[in-house]
Amino acid sequence: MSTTEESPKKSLNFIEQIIEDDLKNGKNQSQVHVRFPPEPNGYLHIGHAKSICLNFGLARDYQGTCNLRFDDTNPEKENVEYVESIKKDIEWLGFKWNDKPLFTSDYFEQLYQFAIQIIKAGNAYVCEQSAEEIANYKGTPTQAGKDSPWRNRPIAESLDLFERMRKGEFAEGTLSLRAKIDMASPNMHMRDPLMYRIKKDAHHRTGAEWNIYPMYDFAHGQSDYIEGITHSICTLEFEVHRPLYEWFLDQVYDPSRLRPRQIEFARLNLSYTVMSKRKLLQLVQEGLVSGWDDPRMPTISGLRRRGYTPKSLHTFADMIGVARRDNMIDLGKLEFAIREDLNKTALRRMAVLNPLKVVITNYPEGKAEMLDAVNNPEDETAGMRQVSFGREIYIEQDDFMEQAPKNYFRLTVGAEVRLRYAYFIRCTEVVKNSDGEIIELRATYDPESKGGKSPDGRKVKGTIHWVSAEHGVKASVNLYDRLFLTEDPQDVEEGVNFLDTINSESLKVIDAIVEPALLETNVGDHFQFERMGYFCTDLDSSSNRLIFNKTVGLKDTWAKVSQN
RNA sequence: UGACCGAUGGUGUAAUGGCAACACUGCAGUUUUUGGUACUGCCUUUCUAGGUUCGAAUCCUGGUCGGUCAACCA
Repeated sequence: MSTTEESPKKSLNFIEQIIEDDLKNGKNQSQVHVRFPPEPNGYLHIGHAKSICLNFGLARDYQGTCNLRFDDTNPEKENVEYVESIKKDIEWLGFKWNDKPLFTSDYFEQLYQFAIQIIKAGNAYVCEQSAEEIANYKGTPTQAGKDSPWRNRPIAESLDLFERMRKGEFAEGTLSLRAKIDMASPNMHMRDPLMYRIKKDAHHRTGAEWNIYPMYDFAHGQSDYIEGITHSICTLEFEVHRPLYEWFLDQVYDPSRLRPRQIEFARLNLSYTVMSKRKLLQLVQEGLVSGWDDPRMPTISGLRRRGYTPKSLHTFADMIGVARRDNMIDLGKLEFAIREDLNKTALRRMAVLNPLKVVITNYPEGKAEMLDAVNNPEDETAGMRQVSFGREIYIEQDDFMEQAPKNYFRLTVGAEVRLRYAYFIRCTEVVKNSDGEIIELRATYDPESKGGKSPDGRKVKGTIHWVSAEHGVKASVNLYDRLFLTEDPQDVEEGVNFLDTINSESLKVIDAIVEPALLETNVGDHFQFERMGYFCTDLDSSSNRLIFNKTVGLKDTWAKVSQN
């Protein structure tokens, strides 16, 4: 027998390598249990999509499970609208979380008991310093901090105060529970970090039940532990938190249980946009965009409304990979991913975005006919449709030039061009208004060229799209461009706000004329408007008023050539 | 000037001590009733200086550059 053919071993990213090592070594009973832990204080963006594809993908590939856990420890900023949008976006991406959605707030009592256990062990204390005092005592990255005067108070006293904090006996900002670690640690996060603070805001799930809320570092790791998470994957900025993650775990760890491990990867940066929730919130609140789902937003809901598909986002996530190096992904990669998907699936339609009327003078007045058109040349099963043709049609303004260079294949005076799926026409006359602007074209057609072929076999290089003036339907089309002018809006000079680099022309609303077949469309449908780009039916579209959003243009070689 | 992390074409990501490769972009061409798609070819790569080794992108040391960390946010 021949040797077994070597299966081309797929290269693993560094997280998959860690997992496969753990599996091989039988660590954590060879289980893979991950989680996606959003804070419900904003809408998910494409950076989250990367993380979602990573975590849920790992669970799928290693027969594990992935929890959805809302990290809801800050009632001031969190709400149910965000919870619902997050669930919707994850489902839309095609992933299923393990069991039901989980919440850190479900563990508040357990977390409180852990805290008591740590106080009793002498490793946490109630501190009476103000926020300002704590900051002053904390030192700087290059300077050690100083111990809080409350650091060595009796355990019983801390226990009593902590209980009374919970009961609501103290005002916000007066007391806090702190881990007793090392005020001189070179790692700022180890300088007696806060575990609990007093907060009287109503929580979106627990209401007024709690007057104290756990801080991220304490809550997150312990929640991982409670849920039996094995690999706790987060972004690079949490790297310096890892020693603290381990320290808290050590306080409560029972060796008979699974022990989670934090692994950090580089977050996604996309050119010409911003990815921080704070900045995205600002765009929404200041009305610079129409909302979280504005098609110019890098949010999952914005991309969905723009016309991106779940598949394209998966493709994109696969393309960009996972590593520990800071990155700036070219927006073009995202656009490639959606074109690749839509090229195979989107029905072709004809739409004229900037209409120019053409009268075909030798076509009988009052006559109309139906012509066959292919719905999708990439997919035979998509079938055919019929389009109405008549004596007066609209073509794209860019498809006519009075003084054309010789490599211009479109319509010009005296030259012949093919109307897609219709006839060859030859321009005979240009009609202008008193300002010298072209307002209409006259042309003749070749009746023998029906369908776009001529019996004499003569070659016509250019093919342009068109819509019958009599049958065409009006539609509103939103043309989108990048939201920011600079590649990295976060990286601006001092004194310049990221909002100063916003692209004032990121949205153009135009009136287009589209073929009647587009009347039968539902919200979210994807089309290729031939030669123009991919478009989708907007949320606000109706049969009375069609609205299409431009997802992305087709690759346009001519645009590049004609630049020079 | 502290600790930690990182550095491979224009952009990303592989190569796990043994021929630096894949995708995107760009350029050139073939096909084409979308100047689309598809296909072909090309351009372009290991931050730096030492060391270990028969052999280094990979291991070690120094340097350089970049990132993160001083919220009662996550």
